[in-house]
Amino acid sequence: MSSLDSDFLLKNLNEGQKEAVSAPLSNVLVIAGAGTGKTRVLVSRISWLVQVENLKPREIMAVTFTNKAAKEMQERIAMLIGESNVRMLWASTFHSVCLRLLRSYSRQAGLQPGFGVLDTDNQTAFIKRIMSEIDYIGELKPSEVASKISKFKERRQRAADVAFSYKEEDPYLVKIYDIYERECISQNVVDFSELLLRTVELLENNESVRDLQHRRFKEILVDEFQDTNSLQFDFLKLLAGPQTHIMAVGDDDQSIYGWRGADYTNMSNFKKDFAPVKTVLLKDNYRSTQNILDMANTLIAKGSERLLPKVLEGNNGVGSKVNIIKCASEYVESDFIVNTIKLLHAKGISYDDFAVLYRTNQQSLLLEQRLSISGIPFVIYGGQKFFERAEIQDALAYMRLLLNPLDDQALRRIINVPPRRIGEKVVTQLSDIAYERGSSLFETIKMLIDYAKDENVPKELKSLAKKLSVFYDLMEKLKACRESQNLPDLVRSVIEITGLVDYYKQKDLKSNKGALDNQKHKNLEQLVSNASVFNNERFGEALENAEENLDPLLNFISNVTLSSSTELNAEGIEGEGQRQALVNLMTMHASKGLEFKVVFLAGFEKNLLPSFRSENDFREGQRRAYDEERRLAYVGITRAQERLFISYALSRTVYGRTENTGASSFLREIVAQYKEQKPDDRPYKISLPDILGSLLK
DNA sequence: AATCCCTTTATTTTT
DNA sequence: TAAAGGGATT
Repeated sequence: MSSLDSDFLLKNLNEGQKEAVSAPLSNVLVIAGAGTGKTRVLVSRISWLVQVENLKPREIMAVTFTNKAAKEMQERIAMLIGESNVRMLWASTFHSVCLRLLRSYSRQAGLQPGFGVLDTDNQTAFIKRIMSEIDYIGELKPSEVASKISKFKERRQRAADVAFSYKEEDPYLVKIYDIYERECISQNVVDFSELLLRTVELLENNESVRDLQHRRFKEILVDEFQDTNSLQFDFLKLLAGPQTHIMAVGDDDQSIYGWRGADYTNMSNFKKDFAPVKTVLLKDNYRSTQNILDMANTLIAKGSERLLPKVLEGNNGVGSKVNIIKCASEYVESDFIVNTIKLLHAKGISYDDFAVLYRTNQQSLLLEQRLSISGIPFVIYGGQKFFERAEIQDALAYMRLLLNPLDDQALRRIINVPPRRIGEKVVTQLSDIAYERGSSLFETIKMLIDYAKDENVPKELKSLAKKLSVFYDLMEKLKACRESQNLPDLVRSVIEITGLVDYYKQKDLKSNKGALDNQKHKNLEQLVSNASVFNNERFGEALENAEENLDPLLNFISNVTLSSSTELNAEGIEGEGQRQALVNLMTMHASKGLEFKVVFLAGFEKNLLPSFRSENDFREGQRRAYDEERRLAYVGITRAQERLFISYALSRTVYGRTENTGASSFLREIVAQYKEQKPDDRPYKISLPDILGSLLK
């Protein structure tokens, strides 16, 4: 049986892929170039571990960076080892893994059960409040403070550590961090970085928890390893026991999130810290034509600091030449793109097969307009996320408060939404009392109401308590619902009993004057459907005393907070009907991991790609930012399967100012590289947009 | 509580 | 340019 399985699993894999999939149990680093079948290797490897190496699915952990990737992996593995097996396997993001560990060992980790998770918006709002409370007058914006705090946490520095070591001009930063840290603990909430840091500390300080994981997880697979930060790297080091092996899969050439803390040198660190490591290189590309790959290879070859220079080799023939289009302005460029889509669509290419990729979101505006005028259906990825909408956040805040009465942040958000005459003054009074007593806002409300029952209480307090009791009674009602209702009903109760739906219906009526699109109250309804679709099927065998199994609401909220991303965005709104074919618009960042038959790279020009900000970045003597822009361009190019159009404009209006631009230095480099060759031997053709018709023949 | 008007500011954003 | 946030006004 075993040999049959192994034949089956290795069938249709190339040598490198086979080597990775069937590698003996050990630490393995797979350097997988763009389009070389990375996911396929991961999925086959997991099946191999189960079917050939006879590991139990519960002994395997597969870590990805996005929920989408985790979901895709689960689905593909299910096809190989069956649905019931996949359920025992942990395949999820770093953050979800940490959340599950923390939920199971919340006490040991210094948290109370039911602790909440702050997403970036909530975190920023939190910090903003702290900054205004201490009358901060410095130059930092709340979001900047938030990212600095994240940076500290990534370096495993607590506020107390920073206080000693950190000597920046802004002495308030440490103070804000300190207050933030303490308030997070008293409100029983953690932010995204905290999920990681606390788990690392838990594993480090708690031998029995650590040993338990060491014995459990035999094989850990990590996707997109070039995107790990140092905290995630530490986490892996702690999670892996003496008997555990790690397979890290990544591509240093596609590292484009350095600015967010990702450190692709973790790939070489991995070789050192997890030695001995078997290294496998995948460079057979199954996605693009050779012309496209030649362009990509030429571009990336000039990058400095590559860990392992590699040349992608194609399997799809030479293909059409890459078209480089020189446009007079961004208007000409967008017309060119629209016209070309029209033309190719008329030749039978589905709208789905087109992608327009750009460096900045701003660039999508003009494209949107032109596509709309031409009646070409399109979808923009990465707009406002479903779960980030204000009305959704309001509904979620009610649920967060229900789960965690200590969450002052949630309470502040919704105590007067919809308006119930609890204005700023009342909240200030309330929070002053809460502060004196050192208790949470919600506790304080309860206390005040009880206290005000006494006849001899001053009038002022009585009226305060009366106002607050409206809110308190509401929460009590919701509490009762939580006990008697299932999840979707509860969510419905939350949006209806609180008056949120009616409130937003009114708003919609006012602002849209009867128009049907973008109705906020509909989004709230959507949240109810989301809750019913969320059928409590968590993948991966649960840990003992895992609350997530007992409390669907907690489960739902956690899940939602850790997946406030695009896939739910698109799925959430469309609903049932069959999906219309749409042209895809997105940033090059958002395109990583995707592929399209026809790709347009718009604005491949000076100041835009590489971004003007990266030009002067010489930190640590390296051109870090500049190199990353090069990799970003490489990611863009390698998205294309059959046809690639790279366009640039000679002038572009940015921030209301029309600037002369021109071809990107990356484009000049590539062209210079092929100068000596005959035009026919070059992988590209340079042309103007107006002679397009002849190009496409 | 909603509206208006002014100022500010402007890459990328997996969780 | 244009969008978003803050502050003052109704």
